Amino acid sequence: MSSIHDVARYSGVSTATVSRALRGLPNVSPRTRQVVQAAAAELGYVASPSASALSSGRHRAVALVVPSMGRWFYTEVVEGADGVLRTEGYDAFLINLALGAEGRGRLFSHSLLRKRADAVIALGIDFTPDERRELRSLAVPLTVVGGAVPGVRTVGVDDLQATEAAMEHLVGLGHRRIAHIGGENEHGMDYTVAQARRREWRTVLARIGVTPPPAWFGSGGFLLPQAKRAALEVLRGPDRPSAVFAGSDEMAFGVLLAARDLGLRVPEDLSVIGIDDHSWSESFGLTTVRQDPQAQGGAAARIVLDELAGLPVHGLVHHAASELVIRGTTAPPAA
Amino acid sequence: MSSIHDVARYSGVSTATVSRALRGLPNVSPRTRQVVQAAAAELGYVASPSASALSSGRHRAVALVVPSMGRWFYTEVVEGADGVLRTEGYDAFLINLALGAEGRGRLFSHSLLRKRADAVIALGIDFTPDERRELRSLAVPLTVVGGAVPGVRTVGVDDLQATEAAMEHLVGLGHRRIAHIGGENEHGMDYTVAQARRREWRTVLARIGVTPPPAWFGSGGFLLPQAKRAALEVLRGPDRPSAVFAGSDEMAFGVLLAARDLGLRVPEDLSVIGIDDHSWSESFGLTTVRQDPQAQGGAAARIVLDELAGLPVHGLVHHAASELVIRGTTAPPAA
DNA sequence: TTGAAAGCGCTAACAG
DNA sequence: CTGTTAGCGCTTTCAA
Repeated sequence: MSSIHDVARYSGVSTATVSRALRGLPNVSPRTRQVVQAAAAELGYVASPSASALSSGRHRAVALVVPSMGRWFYTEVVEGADGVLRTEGYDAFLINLALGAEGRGRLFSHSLLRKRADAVIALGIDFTPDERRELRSLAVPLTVVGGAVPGVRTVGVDDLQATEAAMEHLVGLGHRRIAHIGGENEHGMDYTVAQARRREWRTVLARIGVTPPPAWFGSGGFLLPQAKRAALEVLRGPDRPSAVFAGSDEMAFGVLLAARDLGLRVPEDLSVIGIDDHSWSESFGLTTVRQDPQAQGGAAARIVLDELAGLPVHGLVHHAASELVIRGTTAPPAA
Repeated sequence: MSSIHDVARYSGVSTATVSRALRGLPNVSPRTRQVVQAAAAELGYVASPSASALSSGRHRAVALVVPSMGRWFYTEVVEGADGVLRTEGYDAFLINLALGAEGRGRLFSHSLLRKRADAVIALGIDFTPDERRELRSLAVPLTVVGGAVPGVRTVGVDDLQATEAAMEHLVGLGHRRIAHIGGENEHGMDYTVAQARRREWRTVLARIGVTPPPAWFGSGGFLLPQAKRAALEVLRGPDRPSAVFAGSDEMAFGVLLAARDLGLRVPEDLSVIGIDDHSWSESFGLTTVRQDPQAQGGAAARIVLDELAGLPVHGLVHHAASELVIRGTTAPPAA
């Protein structure tokens, strides 16, 4: 494992020049740069990140903070962020909050965030005021994906708009009895997303003069099994809705399975719509509002990278696109 | 951001003593240790990983190499590995091969593996001989999860046994016309897993005197959409099987959706079994062979940690448990 | 355009 | 049990 000294010796220049040449800094003659690059390649030299970090204060690494790995949205965002980071020569650290190991409280004092990462990308997390203050004190660029957090840079779909698109589709088909399976008070989850979708569901319903009874809301916790259970209850209730708006595709799958178990035909007896356009949604034939979490992760990465480069970053809230995708789980209500 | 010097000054000892005290090394008086710990806590001191790495050669970080983030198995393994790593004070680096950014070829010369990680945990990857050689040359502990790779330490279920459990269940119910939806030649996938399951499917069938026609095999690539497509073909074929053995639960879901689309009742018209016990399988009512990838990830982490600690690690192949879970998608064939 | 030299913050002998 | 002394491998002024 050769060091910068080997390269310097091999190419007959100083270590300082090697450093400059390899990092593409100016004030290096083309000829010298070439010689140095050749030497580095020859010796298989790769700069030690630890040494660079120690002397420069830059780690070329960003921390990805995720509430858990089990949800499609998160893994997609991670993949998207990781992609552009790697392209820019940055490494991605994983910080998974799902594990009890490191309590959420101590997260922000963790060495990683303090001394191993130049920036942080946090997914769908609703920080407490304390945590936010701590983050700011780190003076580290931070961007949150999926879920607006006041005062923090954010990338994500406009939840109101996405929900409205879904609801309007249902309403446009003639539905009025629309239930909602949503997330709620998940620990580590950004429940503002769930809240926004739920609120907008009510709003659209109110617009057509409908006040949903409590039985039309089920807490699915953004997980399929839980959503299925909730849907089972909603659909077995006395006042069965003609359609269900699920807060995510994963929860919509749960609704679909619940309907199947109850012998309800979709979309004849029940319409179902979700939000996401999960990679399995097409196979399920699910009507949904598409978003692109991978692009969102990439956008977040680009933002923190820009900040690190000292480039000006425009707004605080970056809205990602969303788009209605009509498939087979929605239709006009039966008579 | 205080340094070791601040702590030393604050507690009236040398930096060497601070280092020893905080790392729990012997030869520090209890009293001194306490003073130092108090000082560190007071100052919010956390050792700089870069500096420690530079002087000790240890990074306290391990690289997690995954073919992609979109598959349940991988994310579970990552979560399991990350959990024990974090508990032991190690950080996890993510190296996602799904992204074109860094071609697979150059992966192993990447700085991460060379100069940022003390060990590598690779998921379901079938290394080429070249890659294996390179890895060994790094002199870094390596463990592969899910898919035996000759000459490399491995954690995973016994694919033959798991497949046999699934097939014997079907055969025990009276099925003889059993199709298989499996993975095949996925780039970056460990196709030895797919091959083992496919081979064993044939073996069990041969045992009961059945030679499956080519139309009874469909390539599902370990992905739901692809598996559904393959299943559609298999089930529409002239010689429709009475049961399908899917190489993973995700593929089994695809088979279930295909059956739904074709109007086939499960399990009356078609039995379906998978391997995994995916977190959604219970909701689908899927009969399957359970494995615990999170535990496997944890086991792999513990192994590399032991190796790093210089502890002896027993065998090369560590078989994880698997267990038949009977639910609602399997039944005796109709007449 | 290039080099010399002084660290970055920690660990690891080696003394004491 | 504790302190001193060298570095680890880079980056970065400051000179030349």
